[in-house]
Amino acid sequence: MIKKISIGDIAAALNISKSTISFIINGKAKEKRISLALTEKVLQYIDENGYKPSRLAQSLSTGKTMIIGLMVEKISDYFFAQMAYHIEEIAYQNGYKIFYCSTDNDPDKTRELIQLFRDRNVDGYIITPPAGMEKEIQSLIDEGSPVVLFDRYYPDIESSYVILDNFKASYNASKYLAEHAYVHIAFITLDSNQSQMEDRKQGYAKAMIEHGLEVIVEKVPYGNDPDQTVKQLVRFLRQNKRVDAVYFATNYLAFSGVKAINQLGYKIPDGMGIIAFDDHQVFDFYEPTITAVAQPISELAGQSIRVLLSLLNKPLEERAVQKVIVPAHFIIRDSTTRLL
Amino acid sequence: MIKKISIGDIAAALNISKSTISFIINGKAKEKRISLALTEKVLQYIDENGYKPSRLAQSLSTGKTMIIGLMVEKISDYFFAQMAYHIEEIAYQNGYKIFYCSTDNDPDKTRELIQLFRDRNVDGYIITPPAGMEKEIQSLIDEGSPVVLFDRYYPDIESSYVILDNFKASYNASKYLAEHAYVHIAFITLDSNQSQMEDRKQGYAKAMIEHGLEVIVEKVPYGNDPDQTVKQLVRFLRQNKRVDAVYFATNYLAFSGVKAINQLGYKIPDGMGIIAFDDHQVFDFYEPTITAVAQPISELAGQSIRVLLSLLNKPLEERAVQKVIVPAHFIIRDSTTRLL
DNA sequence: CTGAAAGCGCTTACAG
DNA sequence: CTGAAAGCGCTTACAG
Repeated sequence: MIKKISIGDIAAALNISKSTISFIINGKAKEKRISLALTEKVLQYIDENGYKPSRLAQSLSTGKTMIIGLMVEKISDYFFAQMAYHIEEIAYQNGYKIFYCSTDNDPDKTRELIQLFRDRNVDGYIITPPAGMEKEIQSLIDEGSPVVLFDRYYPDIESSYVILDNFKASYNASKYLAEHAYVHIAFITLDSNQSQMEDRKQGYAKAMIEHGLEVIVEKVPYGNDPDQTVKQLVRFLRQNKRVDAVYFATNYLAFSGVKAINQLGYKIPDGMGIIAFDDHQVFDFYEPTITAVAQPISELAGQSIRVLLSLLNKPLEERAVQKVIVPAHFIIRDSTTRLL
Repeated sequence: MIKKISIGDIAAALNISKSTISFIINGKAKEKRISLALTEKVLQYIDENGYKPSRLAQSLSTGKTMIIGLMVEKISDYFFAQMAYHIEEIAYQNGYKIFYCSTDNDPDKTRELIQLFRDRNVDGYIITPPAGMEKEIQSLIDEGSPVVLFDRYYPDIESSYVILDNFKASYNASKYLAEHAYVHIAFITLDSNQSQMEDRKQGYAKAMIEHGLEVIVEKVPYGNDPDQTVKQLVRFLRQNKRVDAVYFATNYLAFSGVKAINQLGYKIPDGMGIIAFDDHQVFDFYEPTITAVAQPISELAGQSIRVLLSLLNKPLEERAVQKVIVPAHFIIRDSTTRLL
């Protein structure tokens, strides 16, 4: 067990004060007009003895931890994992470390996690909030913590956020189906009133109405077992035989949906057109490949962390709310080309 | 900005000493023989004023952060994400918080991350180490930090670890192919000498030799672009037309492999048998479903954190190295039933 | 140019 | 039964 060396040890060894060392470590040697000779000497000592200042003590003293709390819905989702990856990279470049966790869209768990981050004194938050966390988010903001909402937001709260243009992306995807010979287009979504899901539905509905097509929406319970979802969708498609295209609001709904379609023996894309929201590597792997709405992850991530950093760098009174809406990419593959 | 209340504020308000409050908070009221009346009064005050002790100050004082550093290869992989989930749960129950990060199997990144965790004073480590990190792991152990290696280990280091019985699992899977009418069985693996990959190869080789079959191994560079992998495997299968079954050492190799097989027009399972190591939801989604070796994630996770907790709870001199080897599950699906 | 001292918010051995 | 005091390892206003 190697005893870690502290600033006091250096002070004793070099026979100078802790203040001087602290200034040198923090690059304030010039500002404090410390002689070059002393500066060099201290730096060399530090280097030779492998001194690392204690973060803990620094944080206690400065009130800053240089830690950002990142709360996503599910860190194992490709989308969120990539987000975390990109956010982390930029955070590091700015001297911040990221702590991440998954809310699983569970309000209780989220509350606990927020408390946990608070306890750990994170300097700022990037959060994909479950529905109904308005109060907690508001109180975070009220405490003076910089907060950036991500992927979804609360219309009733004045907070910064970075989201995808879900409405437009969804509208475009739905329109594409309508313009490619599909005439009974169903929208399969989650039973959730989160903003991003609502926007996707509205986009779909608008496209249907514009093309004089029927609006057919089927809702699957959130957190459903995939097998249950397959069953529900088989039932749905059996009861709605006229449906000739299905647009899924999430990628995992599409997984279950494709299974259901296969069970019923419909052929993609001819018997049934398919689009999924939120691209996934498997869509390119499956046969036929599946058309999808892709989220520009690195841009979403970059915007989120940059907004947070700008809040972090400003005193409370200068912080302005920033709202960023990023457009999606539409990737056309084989699941939407109907042979006429 | 709400000013947080400190133990000193309570002491002043209640006109008692900080020590007394500290003892009460830490459940040592009885032990320190503090009157029930005072205890109640303090607890009530804390409750009413929402006091939370500063973790930072506690850590600085005790030298413990109650944080476990979890370093996995890639947190977005289903396997590692699930691991993290289970580990976190048990850690929480024991008062520990988890910080996780991904090594991406990159030695330089791993070195940085270890340094980061050290800087943040984590109390213990669970690590899936990239190849060649022996020195860093050893120095962690030498410093007196509890360390549990996971998923793979270093034969030359005396450290605790929890791993899958890769050899046996791989042997069984290979044997299954050999016993189900496949006669030219190729093993597709990564160009990596990590222990788990090595064990999988040895298990395969043993089964082949026992059945008098040819050992055919193809290595794909680690971190290869999937499209590149597909090309390599198409080339490999073209040059090895006799191959009638392929056993993939990881699930993502199987993704590329199936694409290659499809491109060549072979039919699974009749023209080509398939097994993948490390189960994936997609294997059950694909048609035909794909036989796989599944890792019992919750058991692996449970063992890892339990071993770490037992180290954490013991003084340095009482810590014994613990080595745990967990058996795999073999899931037979449709990709391995050859019609004769 | 450099240092002594107070303070961040806890814990804990010691004293009574 | 309870408190005064030192200490964890830093930072920073103040003094000279």
